[in-house]
Amino acid sequence: MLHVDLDAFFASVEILDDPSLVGKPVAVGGSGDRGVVASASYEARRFGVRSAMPSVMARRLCPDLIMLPGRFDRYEEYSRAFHRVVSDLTPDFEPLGLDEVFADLRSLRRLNVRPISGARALRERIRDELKLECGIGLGRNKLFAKLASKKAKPRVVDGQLVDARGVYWVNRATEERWINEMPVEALWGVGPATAAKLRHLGLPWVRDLARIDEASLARHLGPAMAMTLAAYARGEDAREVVVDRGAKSVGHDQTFARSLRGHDEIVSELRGHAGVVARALRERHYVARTISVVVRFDDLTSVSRSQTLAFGVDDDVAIASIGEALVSSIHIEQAVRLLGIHASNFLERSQNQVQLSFGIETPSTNARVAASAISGARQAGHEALRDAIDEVRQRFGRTALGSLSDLGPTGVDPATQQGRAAFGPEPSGYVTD
DNA sequence: TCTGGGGTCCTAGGACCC
DNA sequence: TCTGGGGTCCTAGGACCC
Repeated sequence: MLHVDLDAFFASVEILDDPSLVGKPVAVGGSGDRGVVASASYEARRFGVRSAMPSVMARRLCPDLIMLPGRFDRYEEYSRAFHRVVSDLTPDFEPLGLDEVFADLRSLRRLNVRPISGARALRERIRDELKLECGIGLGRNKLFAKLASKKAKPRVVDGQLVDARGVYWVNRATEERWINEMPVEALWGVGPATAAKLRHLGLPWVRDLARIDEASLARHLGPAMAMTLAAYARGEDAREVVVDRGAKSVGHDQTFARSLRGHDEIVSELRGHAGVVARALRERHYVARTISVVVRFDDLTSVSRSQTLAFGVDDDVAIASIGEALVSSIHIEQAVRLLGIHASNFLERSQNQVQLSFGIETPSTNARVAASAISGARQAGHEALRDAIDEVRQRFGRTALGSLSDLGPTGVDPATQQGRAAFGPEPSGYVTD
C-alpha cells in the first residue's frame, strides 16, 4: 500500500500562482473573527501556525501572515493533475480529499516494478510536473502507509525545518516499534473524544489496546470502533483501496460573520444554499431523496432535521422549499451562526421515479407543499428551462444569468398552497444580470 | 484563540414488515 | 389476547477525516 500526501497543498498552489509569495508565511482560510486556517506554508508553520487553528490565533502567532481566502476550483484542477500522475503508476488508487491518495501497488509486481522505485518515480514526477512537494509512505496496509507518509514529510522542530526523507517504507521491525511507542491518538479514527475516553480507561498507548479484551472495549466505544482499534493494535487493517468511491452526500454550510436573527434572514440564506446544492447534484446527474438542514446557534450547539421523499429532487426551488419546511420545524431562540443544507440518498437522475399526482406520505403539511411545488415545477416545464440555464452558465460563466434563488418568493403561494408563484407561466425572472 | 467547510461512518430508537 | 425475532428504513446526533 502506498500513501501520498501533498505538502501544504492549498498554500503551495497559491505560492505557485503568485511567485511574490515565495518564502513568505502564507495561509489559506477564513480571515474573519470566525475563520480557521485550512492550510499553512512551512514558513507560517515555523511560527506555530497549523491547519484547523482559528485565524485570530494564527495572526497572533505570526503577525505578518498572509491570509488568502482560498480558490477551490483551482485546487481541484491541481488535484486532478495529481490524480493523473498517480494513475500512470497504477489505476488502483483512491483519493482522500484533494491532496491525498492511497494506491494498491500489488499490480506492479507483474511489471517487475519494486514499490520503492515506483514511489520514488512518483515523487519525482509530482515535483517535476506539478512543482509540488509530497511525502510518500509505503506499508503493508493503509494504517502503516499513512503513518509512514507522515514520517516522510518535513517537520518543524524548534522553529527549524527538518528535511524530509520523501519516501518512507515501513518494515516489520518498524511496525512493531510504532505499535509499541505510539499514543492512541496517532491512530486513524481516534480523535479528541475517543482519546479522552481511552485515557480515562487507562489505555493511552496503542500497545494497551492490544492487551485489552475487545468486548469490554466495545462496551465503551461501540462494536465497530472496538473491532477497528483492536485490529490496528495488532497491526492489521483490512481496508481495501476502493477505486471510484461515488459521493454519498453533497451539502453547503456557512458560518456567518454576523449571526442571523429571525426567520426571514435564515430563509433568505437558505435559498442561496439550496441553489448551490441543487447545482452540485445536477452536475453529477444525481437526484437526492433525502434533504437535511443543520442550524448552529451562538452557543455552538447544533440541531438538524431531515426528510426522505419517495422520489429524488435536484431543483433549486424544490430543495429550498423542503429546507424551509425543515427549518420551520426547529425551535429557534438564539442567533444562528451556521446554516447548512445537505442532500443524500442519491439516485441516478434517469432512474428517478416521479409521482406527479399521488399524495406524498410525509409528516408535515409544509413538506406536502414542497412536494406540490415540485410537481408544479415539472408541469410548468421548469426543468427544461433550468437545464438551459445550467448550460448557459457552464458556457458563459456562473454570473451570465441571474440566480433562480434570487427570485424572491418562496415558490409557494401561501394562499393557494400551490407552487406556482415562482415558477409561473412567464419566465421573466430568469433574465440576465 | 475559540474553533470552517467539504465529506464519511456509526449508533440508538422508532416504525414497519414478515 | 398477548406476544417473538429478524430485518429494513428513517431520523437525530456525534465523532472523525482532510
